[in-house]
Amino acid sequence: MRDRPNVPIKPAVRRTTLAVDVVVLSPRADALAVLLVRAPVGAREKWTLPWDAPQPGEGLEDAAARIASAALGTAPAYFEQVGTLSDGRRHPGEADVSVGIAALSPASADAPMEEAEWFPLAGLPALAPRHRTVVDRAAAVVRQRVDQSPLAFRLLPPTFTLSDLQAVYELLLGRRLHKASFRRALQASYLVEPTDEWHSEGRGRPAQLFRYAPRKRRGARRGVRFDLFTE
Amino acid sequence: MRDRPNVPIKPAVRRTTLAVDVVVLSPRADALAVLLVRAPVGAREKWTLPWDAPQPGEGLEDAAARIASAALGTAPAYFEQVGTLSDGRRHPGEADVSVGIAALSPASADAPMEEAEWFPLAGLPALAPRHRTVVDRAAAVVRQRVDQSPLAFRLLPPTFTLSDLQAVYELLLGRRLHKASFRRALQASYLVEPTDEWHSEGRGRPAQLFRYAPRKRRGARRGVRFDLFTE
DNA sequence: TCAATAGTGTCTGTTAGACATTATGGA
DNA sequence: TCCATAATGTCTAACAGACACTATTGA
Repeated sequence: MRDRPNVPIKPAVRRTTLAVDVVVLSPRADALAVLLVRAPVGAREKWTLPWDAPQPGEGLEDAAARIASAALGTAPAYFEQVGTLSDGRRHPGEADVSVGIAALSPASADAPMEEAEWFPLAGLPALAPRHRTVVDRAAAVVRQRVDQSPLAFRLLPPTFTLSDLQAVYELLLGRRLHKASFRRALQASYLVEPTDEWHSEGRGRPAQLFRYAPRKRRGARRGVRFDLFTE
Repeated sequence: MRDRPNVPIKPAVRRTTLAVDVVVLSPRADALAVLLVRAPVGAREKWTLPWDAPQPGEGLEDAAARIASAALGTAPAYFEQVGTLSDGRRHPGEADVSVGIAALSPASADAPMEEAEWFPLAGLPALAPRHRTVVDRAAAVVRQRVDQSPLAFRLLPPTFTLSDLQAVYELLLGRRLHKASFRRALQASYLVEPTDEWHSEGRGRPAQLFRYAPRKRRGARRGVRFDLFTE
């Protein structure tokens, strides 16, 4: 241990305004979609992310669940922070710090409330700059985590076909996957188990339904993956 | 587009107090270490994470740089948010929302200021519960990102031996790596380039020094890696 | 029967990990 | 010389991706 100072650090807290911005993501019409709500921005109404300030005593994830539920009609299955922004208040009544939270909602979830609507990620209307940033970060975080965390299962109903699962992975990763390799890797992962049910969707052979049921498994491969670096 | 509601959502902002907690990480004595400072906690002095409220107009990362510099004497090379906590104010003068930020400082950085000290992650003194959480999250985030982002190079001086680099990876991953495989993967990644210098450290053959110099490279492998799931 | 989708077996090129070997310094 | 560390070559088992094939439904 070293000498103690005689000028201890004693920071002072400062008042600020806080908002929680929620990016509810769900696969809709073969694209990853974001839930937006109609809300007044200045004098007019525009589409914006659902947001609100946390209530006293309410945690950030609790606030996100409440905010998402108000737009979706039901609570999403999964929440994850995607970053806190402090770009300063631009207009009176706006917050100067906002916590961005991504939420995942299965494709089977009910239609949104009347004042809300799904928009594909690639075709969003104009958003406030901060909301645009939060959406981009949410998409990036979800895409980055998809093969390190079982996120994909939060975008599917409790039972699903392996083709459904692969389609979600392809949505999140933004590229096609090889069917046989995908199933081999999935088999080795012990993440799903088959059910007794089959799903028939018009033409073609019916597909067996699976459920998410992670189990113990042998040690994963160990190598360092430099090749995932993006920069 | 659907019917517009006649009860638009208009959330109200609310005043809150904000803190930035900084976890400066650096490899020290063959372990990943955290920088702590002496600061008053209630009536006594304890070791705590460096923290402060952001100043008016100051961004969160700017605040983290200022806070870390005050304890370290120099600014860390890299910052990354690890989560925002809102577990409620427990004592007067404490913040009720805190943004946790991890900072990486190379092993070669100068000794910390007098009121600060490095502690190995495994041997930290008792911290406030919120600070303990932030430290754990910082360690988890850094360990998770190490093979998706060139974090390891932020923990090394500008030039380093491949054994140094491997040691940092082993610290972050918490396991030993195979030397030949490590170098093969590194070679294929085009992340480093050799310099003309060699480093001799007592016994043994001198090692060539390398520097971080990422370049273009062929497409990365494409498979889905279910086996990295932790849950 | 054809079309469409589900699901599987086999081959091959690539690579992680193991092992062995050489290289080069200090004691 | 011995020891310690650096650096590299070779072998093998495992695996990703490609391809081909069978299976099962509706039209």
